[in-house]
Amino acid sequence: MTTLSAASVLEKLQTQGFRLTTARRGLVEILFADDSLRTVAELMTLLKKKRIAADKTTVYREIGFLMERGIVRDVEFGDGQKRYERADDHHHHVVCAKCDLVEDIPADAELERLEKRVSERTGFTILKHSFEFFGLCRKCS
Amino acid sequence: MTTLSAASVLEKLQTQGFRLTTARRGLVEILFADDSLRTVAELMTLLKKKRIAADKTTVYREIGFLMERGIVRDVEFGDGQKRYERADDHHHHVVCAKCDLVEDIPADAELERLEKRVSERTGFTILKHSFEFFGLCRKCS
DNA sequence: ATCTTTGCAAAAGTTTTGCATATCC
DNA sequence: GGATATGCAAAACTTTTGCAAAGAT
Repeated sequence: MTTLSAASVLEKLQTQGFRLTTARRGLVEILFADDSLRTVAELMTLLKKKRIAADKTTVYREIGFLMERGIVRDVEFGDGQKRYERADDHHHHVVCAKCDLVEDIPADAELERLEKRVSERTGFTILKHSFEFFGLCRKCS
Repeated sequence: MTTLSAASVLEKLQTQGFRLTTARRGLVEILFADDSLRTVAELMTLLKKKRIAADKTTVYREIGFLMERGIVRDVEFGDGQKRYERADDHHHHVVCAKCDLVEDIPADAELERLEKRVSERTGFTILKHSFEFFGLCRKCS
C-alpha cells in the first residue's frame, strides 16, 4: 500500500478529465498533508487559511467526489459529524473520550488478519472495515 | 457475560426508583427480544405494533436514559442514523453493502484480545471499541 | 404530593438538492 | 460548445431542548 502525494492524486484526476480547481486542489492538499481526520467544518477553516473561498456545498460535493473515487474515506465517531481522511495508508484510531485526542493505532498484522477470519466465518466478501477504540489517553486517564 | 432478560432490566430500574412506563417497558422488551440493531424510526414502528404510542422525543430520551445506564449502546454504520442494541452480549457486525443485511460476527477470542494489544501500544485506557465490517453477503456477492 | 416522564412545537446541526451561473478544455 | 464545477437558497433529516401537562408511586 503506497502512500500517495497530493500532486500525484491531482495529476491522475486531471488525466481522467477532471479539473484542477482551487477547491479541489486545496482539499486534496489538506487531506494528503498528513493522516488526520477532518470534519467538514475543519476543512473549511483550513481552506480559508490557504485563502481559498469555498462554499460548504462545494466542500461536501468535493468530498463526495473524492470518496466515490476511493481517494478519501469517512469515519464516524458517533458525535454526529463525519470525519474524512485519505483512503490510502489504511489505519485505525483511538479516541479519547475526555479530550477528543485522536491517535493512530500502529500498523498491526493481527488487526488486518481479522478481515480474512471474519470473511471465512460469515461468508461475506469483506470490502472494508472500521475499527475504532474509545477510551482515555495517557493524560486523561 | 450473562444475557439479561427484559424483565430483569425493568425490575432493576424499578428498584432504583425509576418508573415502568409503557414506553420504557416497550422499548426494553423490543431491544432485549433479540440482538438486532434498531434505528429510532424502527423502534417507533415496533412500538406501534405493540400498540404503544410514543413521541419520537420520548424514544430519543428513553434511549439516552438507557445508554447512560449501560443498558443499551449505539453503533454507527455511517449512513447518518444511529442504531441501538442491548449492551450486554457484546458482539460485532458485518453489513451487506447491497441489501443492508446485518449479521453478527461469531464470538472470537482474537477479536477481543485486540483491546489489550491496542491499550499496550497506545497507552490509552480502552473503554469500548467498535468493529464493523462492510461487504457483500452470500446472496449479493 | 412529589418526582419522573411525556408530548408538542420549535430549534439546532449536519448533509443534500435544485437550479442557474460560471469555468475550464 | 459541452462537460465540469460552483454558489446560494432551500429542503431534508436526525437529534436536541424548553416548557407546561400528565403520570407513576
